[in-house]
Amino acid sequence: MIREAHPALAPQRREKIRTMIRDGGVARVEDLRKSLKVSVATIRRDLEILEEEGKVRRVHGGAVSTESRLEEAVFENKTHLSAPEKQRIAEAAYKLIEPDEAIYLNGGSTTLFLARLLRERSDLTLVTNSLQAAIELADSGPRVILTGGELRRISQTMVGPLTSAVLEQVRVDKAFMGTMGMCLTNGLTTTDPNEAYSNDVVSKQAGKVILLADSNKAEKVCFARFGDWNSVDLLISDKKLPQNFTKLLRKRGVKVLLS
Amino acid sequence: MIREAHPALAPQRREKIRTMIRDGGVARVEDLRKSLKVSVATIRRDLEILEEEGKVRRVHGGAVSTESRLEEAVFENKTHLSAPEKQRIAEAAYKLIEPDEAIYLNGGSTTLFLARLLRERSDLTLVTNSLQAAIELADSGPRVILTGGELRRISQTMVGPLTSAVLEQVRVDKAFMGTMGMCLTNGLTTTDPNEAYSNDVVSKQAGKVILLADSNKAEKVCFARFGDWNSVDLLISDKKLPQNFTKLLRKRGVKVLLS
DNA sequence: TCAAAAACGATCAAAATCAATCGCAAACGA
DNA sequence: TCGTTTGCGATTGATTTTGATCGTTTTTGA
Repeated sequence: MIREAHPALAPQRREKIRTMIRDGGVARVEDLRKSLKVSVATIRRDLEILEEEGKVRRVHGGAVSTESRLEEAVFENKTHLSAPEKQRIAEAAYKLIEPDEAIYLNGGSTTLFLARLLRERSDLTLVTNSLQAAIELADSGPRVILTGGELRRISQTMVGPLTSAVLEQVRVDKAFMGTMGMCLTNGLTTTDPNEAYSNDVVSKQAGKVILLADSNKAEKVCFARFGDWNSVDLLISDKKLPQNFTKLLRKRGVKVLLS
Repeated sequence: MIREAHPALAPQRREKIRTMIRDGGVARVEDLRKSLKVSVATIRRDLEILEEEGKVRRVHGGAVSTESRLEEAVFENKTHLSAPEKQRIAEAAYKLIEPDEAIYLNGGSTTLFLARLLRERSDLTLVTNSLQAAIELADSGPRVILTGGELRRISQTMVGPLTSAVLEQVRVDKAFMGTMGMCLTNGLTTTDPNEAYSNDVVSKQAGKVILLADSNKAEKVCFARFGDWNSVDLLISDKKLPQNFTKLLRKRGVKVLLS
């Protein structure tokens, strides 16, 4: 076996793979093999590692960047996942909205269901960082105020420090927040720190924080933490939520509504 | 069976199908097969997947878009008015954009044409108050930063005092501004004071202000005034612009480019 | 209404890709 | 120096993707 004179160290190689995939949005195993001059087995092993680290997503024939559009938006993908539960959760949330209120919706598929229910409610004021929700209500419905900020493609939301510039100037009666993970010990988490930051700011500006999360989210933990259970006034979930989870939450002073 | 030397990865191919269908509104299986150089079976399988994901709707012979309905409906009327002129103006504007720049686009159909040209330019940073532009670039292209603010339904833009919260924290190299009316004596005007306010703020934050306006806008006056000719560095218009108008503008120090 | 043409879905085989396993060589620590 | 660990390449059988074929369904036009 003839090895390259100065083979790149494994981490270097993996870093190169990562940037190649990020820049191109996609790379095939064969191309990576040729440009890095190693065997396909090595490329595959590297991709496996990178995937575990969440830096790329493997597909048949290569890998795609987790930041590119090719990585199907988690969000769009999951819209259909347990859609009936999400619909019911949204309907339960809708009933809590009183006339002329100002409310906030963050990104996520559950809150999008709620947004759809607001089409006839021209009495409300809606603040949101969700591009999809804004599109949904672009023609009719509540007065819509967008938070602004950097567009995060995967979730189609506006996130980051710039959002707080707008958020600090408004106040909402109720904030309906979707989340990626909710865990009794680790609190509320989502995948992106910027997303978490925006959620955090809202939690502080809202009269009441109402968490919308189907039972799949229970005990899930993601990367970036936001808020905690103390800041949540009410959780709306579905009947599949583990009884124990409900019980412990109530003990901690969080109301729980199962739709 | 002879396979393509470097076939695109499946997600790439599906993404291409998706955008083709979104842009054209519809696509036939046969057309997709020809432009992607795969068999109809593959196209059908892809369409099946895309349909499950809710991105297209299959019909006999091909598929239609589920995503572009709003875009078309709201903007169709205005967009098609002197569309060729607007397209050329946008292309002329595009040529002025240099690598890695930060640019601003306000609402309006001309700027929307420009936004469409930016899909491949991931080097840029785009700041905009146009919901349509954001939708156009929601999947790929520049880094997108939305100004936030109240959504004005008629124009599908974010306007009002809240926009300045974000705008004051960013700075753009070039601001490409559409306008409703431009008049030598009354300056630049638009229909809504809030819209005008946002335009005003941007004009002050931008390195260069480049006005995009087809000749129909000449000597039109609307209700709300913003900026004035002194703040405009360049006007891009079409050849139907009255010669006198051009001449007087140049005399006042505004460069004029007729595409 | 009927028949031809087009499009479709199901099925199968070829090709590409993948995962698992082995052995080799260099690096490492005692 | 010797045994161990680590990273890599090669091989092989399994899996996935793709293209072709064929019978069925839908559309179209007389």
